[in-house]
Amino acid sequence: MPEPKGGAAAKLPLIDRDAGRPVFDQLAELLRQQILAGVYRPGERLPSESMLVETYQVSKLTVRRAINLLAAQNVISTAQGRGTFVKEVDLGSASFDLTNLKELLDDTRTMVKILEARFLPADERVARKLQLKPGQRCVFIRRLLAVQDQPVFYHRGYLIYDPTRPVMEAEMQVTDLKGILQGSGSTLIKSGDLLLSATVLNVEEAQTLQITALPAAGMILEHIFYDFENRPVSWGWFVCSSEHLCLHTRVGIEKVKRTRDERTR
Amino acid sequence: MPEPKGGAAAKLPLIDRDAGRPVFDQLAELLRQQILAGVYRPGERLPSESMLVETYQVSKLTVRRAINLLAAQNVISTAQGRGTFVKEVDLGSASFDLTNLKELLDDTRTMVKILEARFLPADERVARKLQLKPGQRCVFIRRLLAVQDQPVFYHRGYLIYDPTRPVMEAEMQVTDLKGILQGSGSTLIKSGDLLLSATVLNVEEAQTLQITALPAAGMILEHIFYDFENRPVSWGWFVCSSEHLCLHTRVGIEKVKRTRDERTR
DNA sequence: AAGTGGTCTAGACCACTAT
DNA sequence: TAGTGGTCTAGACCACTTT
Repeated sequence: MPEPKGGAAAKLPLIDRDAGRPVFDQLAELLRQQILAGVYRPGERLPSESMLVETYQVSKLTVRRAINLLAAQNVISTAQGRGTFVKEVDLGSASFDLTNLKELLDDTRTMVKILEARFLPADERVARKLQLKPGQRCVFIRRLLAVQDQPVFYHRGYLIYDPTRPVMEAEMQVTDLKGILQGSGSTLIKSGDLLLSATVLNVEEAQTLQITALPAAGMILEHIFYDFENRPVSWGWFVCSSEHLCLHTRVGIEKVKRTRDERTR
Repeated sequence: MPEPKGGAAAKLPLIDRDAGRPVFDQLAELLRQQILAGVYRPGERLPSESMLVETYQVSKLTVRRAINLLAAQNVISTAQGRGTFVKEVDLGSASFDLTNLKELLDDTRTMVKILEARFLPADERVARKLQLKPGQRCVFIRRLLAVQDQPVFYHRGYLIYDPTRPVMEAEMQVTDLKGILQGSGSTLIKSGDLLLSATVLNVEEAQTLQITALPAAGMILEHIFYDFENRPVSWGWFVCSSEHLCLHTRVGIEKVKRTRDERTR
């Protein structure tokens, strides 16, 4: 019985078991299309899992994977005992990522120029951030990221410098901006705290970024990385003009969505 | 044979089948703890799925759910035919959400004050954004979000006003800021585009937000919402001082993580 | 060829919600 | 009580990578 059993019209697009694509993925896409087309409206209930099992002739687990996929993408939500519902669009569920920044660093034309690198006794602020004693030696680095000689990001950072700690190797990697951003960070880093905020560029920043129209707004991305003993390894921040870092995202139902959640089951 | 079969020491914490918590969730947590403790280091391979099945005496699917859970949280990554690996911390995978903003609106002390609301012929810019003809009538609203009389967010927005379109009901909801942010947005909205950027507050913004130290930096959250015909319904933006919106996030391995991916299978 | 992750099934059982 | 989502199993098969 190759035909779907579901009542009403049977003109629904169906699952192609021979397509390279997993069945749960196809099913999720079919459901998304229907939501997108307004077949199921925000707030409305989707067919129950057992209905979908019958309609598309797949196992319950496969249906659940499809549903969980859409739930993870914030398209639907489930409620035990009640059903599965199409979510209403909400601004609060939005999340922004740093793809802009990543693309910039993936760009082969992007150059990292070291403006300054030297040892420095930690001042009160640095000592606090890196959990050092004031006056203790650390490394200070200033760098500029430029695309075709156009400065885009100005980065300043402090690294711990402690011969008794096994971060010597890590330092070189932490020092490598591309490494940090592209995922080949140090294996000695356990986690990192990031802070994104707005600022008015100061004179040094504006000059370094070659911005003349003042006052100018900028974005700051501050970061602290920690090792496996939860000790800070580095503290630093990126600054750029507001034109160069503008986070974009979309809420609600999208056509295609290829996130890491795709593989989610 | 209630004991784990795995070789070496058997002092591992085990799965409690009678705990209220799902087994896959417990297993994910056990693995995360071990990664956190440095048992498996970034870049290293985790035990294979079949090993985990033996060690913890659970089914393969349960192991996979645990692994997929951690993969969705960017803690590990899988490679078919090769194995499962602990991810290195990378800044590029960070994503920021608007929890600050949500909390602000959830706060019962937060008041929304309408400063102005009137019909307006669309100027060139508004017409473009809302896909109207220049001069066409739309609604303009200025609002202020304040916590205990302290202004925090200044919002300006334009709404389409077309009696032939069924957004009359929606307008009232779109008008309701809390609705938009908390998820009870209009059922007529299909999606929304969001843009987050930095700016230097202009005089009007600074005055409205009662900021006297100038120039002051601010964050702008711009939004356009679309209906199911992909037509823009509203366009607007939130402005706040940089102190009131500072996005924070964490990369790498965390202690606990309760995201929507929790229910992911 | 052996080991790895990836997909799918059929069926069991549970917890919750409506009625 | 009936229907819903949520968890788990045991086993089959596949695709990919390594040796």
